[in-house]
Amino acid sequence: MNTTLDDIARRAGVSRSTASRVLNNHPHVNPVVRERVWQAIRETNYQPNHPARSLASRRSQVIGIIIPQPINTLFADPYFLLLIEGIAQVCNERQFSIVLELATSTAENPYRHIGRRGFLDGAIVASAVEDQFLLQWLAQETIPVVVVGRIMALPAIPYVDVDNRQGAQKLVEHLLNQGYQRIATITGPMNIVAGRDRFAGYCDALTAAGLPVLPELVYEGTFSEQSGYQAMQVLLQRTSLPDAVFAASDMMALGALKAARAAGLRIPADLALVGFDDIPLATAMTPPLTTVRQPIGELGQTAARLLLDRIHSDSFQLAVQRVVLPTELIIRDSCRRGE
Amino acid sequence: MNTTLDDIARRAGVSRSTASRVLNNHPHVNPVVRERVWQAIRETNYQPNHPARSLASRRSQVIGIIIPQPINTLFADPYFLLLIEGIAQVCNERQFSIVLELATSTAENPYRHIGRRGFLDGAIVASAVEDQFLLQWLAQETIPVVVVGRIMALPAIPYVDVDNRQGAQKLVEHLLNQGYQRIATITGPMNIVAGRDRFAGYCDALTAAGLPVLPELVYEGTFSEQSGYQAMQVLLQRTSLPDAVFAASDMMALGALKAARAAGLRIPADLALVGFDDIPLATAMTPPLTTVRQPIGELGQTAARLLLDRIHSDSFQLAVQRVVLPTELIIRDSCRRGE
DNA sequence: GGTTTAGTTGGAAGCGTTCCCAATCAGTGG
DNA sequence: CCACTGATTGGGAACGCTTCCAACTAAACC
Repeated sequence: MNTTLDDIARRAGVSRSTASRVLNNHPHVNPVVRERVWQAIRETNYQPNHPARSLASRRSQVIGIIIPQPINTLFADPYFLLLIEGIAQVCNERQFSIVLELATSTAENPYRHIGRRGFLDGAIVASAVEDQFLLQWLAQETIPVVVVGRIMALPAIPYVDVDNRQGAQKLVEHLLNQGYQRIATITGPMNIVAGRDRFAGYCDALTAAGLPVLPELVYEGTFSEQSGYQAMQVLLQRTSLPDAVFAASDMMALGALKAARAAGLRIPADLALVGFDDIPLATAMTPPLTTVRQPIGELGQTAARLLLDRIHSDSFQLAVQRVVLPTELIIRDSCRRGE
Repeated sequence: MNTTLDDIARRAGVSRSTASRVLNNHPHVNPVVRERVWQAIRETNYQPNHPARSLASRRSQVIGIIIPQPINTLFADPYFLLLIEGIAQVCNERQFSIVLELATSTAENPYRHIGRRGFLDGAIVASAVEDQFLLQWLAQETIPVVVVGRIMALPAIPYVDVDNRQGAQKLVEHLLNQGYQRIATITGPMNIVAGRDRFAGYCDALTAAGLPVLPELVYEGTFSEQSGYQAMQVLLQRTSLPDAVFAASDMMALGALKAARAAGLRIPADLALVGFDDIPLATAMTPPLTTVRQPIGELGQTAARLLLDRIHSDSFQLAVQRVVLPTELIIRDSCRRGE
């Protein structure tokens, strides 16, 4: 019932081989014949059969995007969507399709679909969560992989990352320049590189200014709004109050803002507050949030390009590539002195 | 190099047919043999070849999610992500993979990948944008499709939708009960059913209260923050001011809020403002936004179930199913009288 | 005019599964 | 003891394409 390449060949009066050559834009086909085949294709509205194609050619023109954490926690923020869009732009240009591999909360082994041999030509791991399943899969996988964010345990894997450390450092330096002295931080999870790096940047800035990193001013969060709320509550109960708080994600900054408000503090009059990510919500908050912008779309595009090049060059001999993109400090009202 | 089913069969001392039967859980296999085959599979860490499988069986265990609008406009809100998560939950349970079909701004024909024959067992259209390409594709496609939101032009396609009309009606009724008289609305795009339905609900509520629908209180937006800003500017320049504004999306409500602020109005003291969607940002706004919550995750789950059932029953004879999920009115401070 | 060369074509062997069909085997009832 | 049933197994033909290889053609060279 479905037209096959044989039908096309018959209709155009050529062999299947020639029809295939036309379809795949191979050279060495008589222009007249080529046009005849194209006409047959148009007339029949022929579409090549994908499984047959990938079975025969051993490539699928499909890449996977692996999002290795249950969405609920981080999903409220548009990070992944923007990342995916960046990837999709490049994939659309190069005729690749995208398979989404979400670790939903209900899945016992989230990377099941990826196991399908011959299904994917490559994969992008969308965030550097270092869980067991994932590491194991990455270590034994045979298709090219690019990670967004670094995975320390696997130095041999190419990655694209944002300069979290420098971004955080610039941000805290800005606070110091504004005259803040006791700067607290609500960190991201320490099992994620981004969490560690942003904390490192915080330390860098303090150290460079000759200030100590005080444990009582540090609290580990999970990047979620809720954990920001909680963290702020804890920080406010400690012996002496901070005059500024650096939350390692905008969502945590939002939670922190609510907690501070609930405790009767005014931002920024009583307490400065800054975040990281520059999600759209950052402009919507009152006061608008000072934060660090990541080039998320660009991150996705770069990851996709790296991956597709790797697939195309179809060799693992390529040097492991690493790209670190710069961040941008976005100054708004939430750390304005004396307002 | 890669283990094949033949290797498994040889290793277990059976024929390929039997190995295949074990793999696919067919009945009529001796339990002893079955265990022997499983053992071979475990030992070799065998994974079936996906293209070969779908070529032979004529099904792929893959569905597509089509997002038919460039992301930039709406992407700042987590709607799609939550929808996708709902779909993914059901797909994970039933061992289906998800292919994402994003209409990026750079793609001339966004539905190219979908054309691959045999690649998808079915598709979910994630929003009822009625553009030409999509309608054409839907009309001629041979795989089962479910639409999230209705497409009026194609009554034969099953859909899952949210009761936008009733939701908007309840919301506007609430405003009326609060004593607001001149209620303006910033509508969604009128080429989207959700836009039309929310406007219809607005009209329903006014009409039921014996009030006219005044053209000077209606302005068409695009669901985006920017268009909300613009719309509010226009509304505020008209002869007599509204005492309440119903924006058909939370993002537009945010834009409207900023415009109203810029014009020196206080919300809700001078002007009540309500939205639609209940995105996380709604709670983060000052004041928190009264809005209508859609069960987005449930929407996705239902769409996926409908689709997979349709695929499984592998017939188009099934009655076209339609599901309309209720919304929930979320009352917050942005329409509190006299504050 | 014969030989080389490059461009063009067809034939056929896979690619790794599924699944129909026939064959075998054990158990049952007459 | 034999035909009969049903559970179990193997053989082999698809599934629709890519791609290697060999063959053929026509132009170009000596």
